[in-house]
Amino acid sequence: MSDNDNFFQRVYEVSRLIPYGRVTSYGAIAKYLGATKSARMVGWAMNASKNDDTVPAHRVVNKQGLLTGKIHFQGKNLMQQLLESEGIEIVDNQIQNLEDKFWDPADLDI
DNA sequence: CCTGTGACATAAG
DNA sequence: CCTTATGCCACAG
Repeated sequence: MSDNDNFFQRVYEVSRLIPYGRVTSYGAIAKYLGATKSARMVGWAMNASKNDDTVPAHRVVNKQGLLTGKIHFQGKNLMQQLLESEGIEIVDNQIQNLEDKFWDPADLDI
């Protein structure tokens, strides 16, 4: 924990802003933070977010709408269940109608 | 300071 | 559709 954990905090803040029934991508968050090429850091932050219950990591997926991070959740398909409970359709670990469910930090006004 | 690693993204075969 | 490879950057040891 450094005083400069700003990056992680940023990721957490943005993640908390994700509306119910919506999802976003690591790249989108990274871009919003000004680190488009650091999408991996977002994933890393998410990994650390497991300590923060306030961060809905299940709403963060890769750009393909694929639940690549589900393997980090406890249950076999816990992430999918959480998303489905929010009205998001998932088939083969992939979000359906992604464009309809996708949310970008820049669309805060939506 | 150097190395390994990672829940990504993109390209190539 | 699959696997590999590269870039990218922050953090941990």
